[in-house]
Amino acid sequence: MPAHTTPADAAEAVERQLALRRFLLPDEPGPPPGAPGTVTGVDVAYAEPGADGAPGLVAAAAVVLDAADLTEVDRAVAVGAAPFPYVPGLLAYRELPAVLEALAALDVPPGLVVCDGYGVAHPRRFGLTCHLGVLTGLRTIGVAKTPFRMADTPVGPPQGPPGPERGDHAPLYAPAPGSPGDADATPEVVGSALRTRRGVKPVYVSAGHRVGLAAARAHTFHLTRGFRLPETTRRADRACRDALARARAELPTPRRGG
DNA sequence: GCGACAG
DNA sequence: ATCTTGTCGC
Repeated sequence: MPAHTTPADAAEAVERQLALRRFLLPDEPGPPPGAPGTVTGVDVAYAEPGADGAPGLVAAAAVVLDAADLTEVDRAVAVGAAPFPYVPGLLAYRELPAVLEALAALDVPPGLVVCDGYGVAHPRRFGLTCHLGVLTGLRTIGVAKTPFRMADTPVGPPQGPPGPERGDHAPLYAPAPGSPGDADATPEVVGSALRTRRGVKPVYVSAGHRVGLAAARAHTFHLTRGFRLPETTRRADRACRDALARARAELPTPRRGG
């Protein structure tokens, strides 16, 4: 049984985010990048509802790597009907049920969880990365592939993109909470645009549960050796796509009249 | 009122 | 996210 249920609508989903975020824990010293332990990537793949009546599906994967050498230690997947529509800012309700199921099926402790999406760089400072952390108690960081309107809008000092070299990064600002439209409010840094490969588009890193921005960035840097995205994310992405493909193969097109 | 908007 | 052809580079 899931420790939570799906909200009836967007308004209820937002209320729940505001209630849950009180439990978000701040940065704490954890194993540094590469230290003995595990690091887990989670990701989700979708199948649109078929015009023939096939249900919308969501497939999640959790892939555990040895934090020291990034070799795979364990993995699990979960497939189910999409429980919530895609609404920017409310992704957690669409993706987390399946992710929680996959994480629960692992045989080893996940360690640090690397999410595909945002953490505190979110309209209400509670992206799916924070949500997952609060629900599970695990340390989480968010690494997104594209900018989020609320996250990268330079509200304060003009802010350009990060430098061209691997490791270069630039702050992601968000309006200070509680003062919408207040030009005097000091924008706060909610994440980093991090260049993980020379001359390649940056990724967007933000803190989740029990991990600060600096540590989130350090871990992301460590996990991106030869590619733009963390090895955890790449593995999880492949795994959930495969799981989705297998699920579709077993659920043929429904036949009329039976 | 319209646009923008993680995955 | 997913749908898709061709193309550039190691």
